[in-house]
Amino acid sequence: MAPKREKIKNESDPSLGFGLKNEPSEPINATDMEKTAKCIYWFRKALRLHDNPSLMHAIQKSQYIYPIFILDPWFVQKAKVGPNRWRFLLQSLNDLNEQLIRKNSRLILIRGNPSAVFAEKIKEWDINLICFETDTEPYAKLRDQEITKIATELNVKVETKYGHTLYNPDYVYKKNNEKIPLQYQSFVGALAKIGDPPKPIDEPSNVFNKLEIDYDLYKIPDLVSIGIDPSACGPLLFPGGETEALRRLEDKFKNESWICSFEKPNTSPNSLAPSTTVLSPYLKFGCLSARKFYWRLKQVYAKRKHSMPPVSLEGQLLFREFFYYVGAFTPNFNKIEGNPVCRQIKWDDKPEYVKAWKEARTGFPFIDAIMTQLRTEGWIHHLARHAVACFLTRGDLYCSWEKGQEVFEEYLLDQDWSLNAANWMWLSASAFFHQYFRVYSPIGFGKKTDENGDYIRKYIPVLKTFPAKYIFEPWTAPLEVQKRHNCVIGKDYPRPIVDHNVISKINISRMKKAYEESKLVSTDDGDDKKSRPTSSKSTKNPPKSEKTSPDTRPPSKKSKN
DNA sequence: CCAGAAGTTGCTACG
DNA sequence: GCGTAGCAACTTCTG
Repeated sequence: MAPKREKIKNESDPSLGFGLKNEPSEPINATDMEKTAKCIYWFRKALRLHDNPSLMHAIQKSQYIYPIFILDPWFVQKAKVGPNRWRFLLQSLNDLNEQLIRKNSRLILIRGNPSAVFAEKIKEWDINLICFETDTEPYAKLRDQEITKIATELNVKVETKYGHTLYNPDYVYKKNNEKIPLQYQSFVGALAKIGDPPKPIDEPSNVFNKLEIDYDLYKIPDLVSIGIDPSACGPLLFPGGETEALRRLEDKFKNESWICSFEKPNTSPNSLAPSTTVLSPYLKFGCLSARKFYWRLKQVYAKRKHSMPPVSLEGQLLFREFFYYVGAFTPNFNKIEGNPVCRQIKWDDKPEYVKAWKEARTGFPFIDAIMTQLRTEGWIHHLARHAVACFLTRGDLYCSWEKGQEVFEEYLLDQDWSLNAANWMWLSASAFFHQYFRVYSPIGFGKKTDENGDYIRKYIPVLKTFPAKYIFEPWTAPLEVQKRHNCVIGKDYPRPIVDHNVISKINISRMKKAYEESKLVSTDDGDDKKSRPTSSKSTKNPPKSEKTSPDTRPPSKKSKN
């Protein structure tokens, strides 16, 4: 059963192809490819068969393919991954295994440190080729360098393809004269000059040659065996896996007028059912190819009038692209210190604030409802992320965005290194966005799309019967109303942690000061003009105004809406 | 180099 | 109910 040759379809513009400049760049040409290799194909992201260039490459070069996924015990113990995302990952792996079984293959799940795994398996399986998809995240780059070194020492080739984003970031970097725009529009403009991203390729049509291995040794674990209590998971709203990803994609595309009229700012952060696609977790793990989504959109756009970036669905994919791009070329992108695009702001260190925010005890029902949905379900609307991120940082609590980033990292199904960091910098007005005086109201913002507070009722049951008039600011309800609805503020539900109307004004002036100070540092710096908002040195000279501790006491009853 | 425009989606008061 | 001005005024990018 010799596998049939694969041919890459739709590779219209070779210059846009999947090849990287540091690897064999000849276009894939199946006719003169000798399929002699014994290859480990290493799944990390891209947990899919469709539009998987690096997997396709492996297939074209190899006689035998060992499709592996490595579960690093260190990662299992140390990583900030909540139960819901573990469940999503394991489901995705199980689905991937099902897809491979269709191809006469199976997923080989190995528990161990990647270096040790490769050192062992290269010899055990007599491997002479390793293929995987490139990854732009710093920890992944280091890991992959190490594996490449080990492989090279053992005379094993390593061949990779990009595949996680629409465009190859290295290619865009070169075409854009190594410039890294910090505004969405200029990035989109740069892409427009480059042209369309590659079209997706089909899943492999052949079946894999049978391996002589004992699959019982390489089973996908369940939650319990990696130390996760399944009862800690929330309701299963978004099952993991490629099958579900493609089903969900097509389900959304059934309503073409919805697809074409999509405008992100007009979707609701607090509807009871998601008002957006919720394809983000599938994009994050690569269960869904971004190019597949993109070209599916283009197909529908071609037929009718449609919304445009930045608000359209295409615009959302381009934001993902933008943040991946900046993240790939910016040192310390997920940190304040040493991050050249991040404004150096001295946030307050108030662990009790961060804790209250994380545990949905801020006393603002809209904020607490969002944080509850986040913790229990693993997904919240983008604008809901705006509201709680602004609240934690520049709007109300003036805590570091790094703390919020950690919490999102733990809870979000779609937690994505570049996107999480970029969005936190955006919302805290540390990068990309600078109009710090535009502050979301933790009371008013949610009212616009949920007048009755049904979202709050769902996620904060203690307020279930509270009158709509008071539900966004229950501390303003007369005591007898609170009693009648069995929710006395300060007893059954917390008092608000700050007086938003007071603190938000104080924080705007603190932000103004922080901006002025970071401006000073960068002009000091002489020729360091490239790294705009300051260097990390600014931590050295804390301004004396630093500890002006603003009044953060809870408001009295007269706070208005 | 400089001026002006634009920037994914704020809030409140007011007509 | 909706559009708009005022709020105080930021940075990046373009021409």
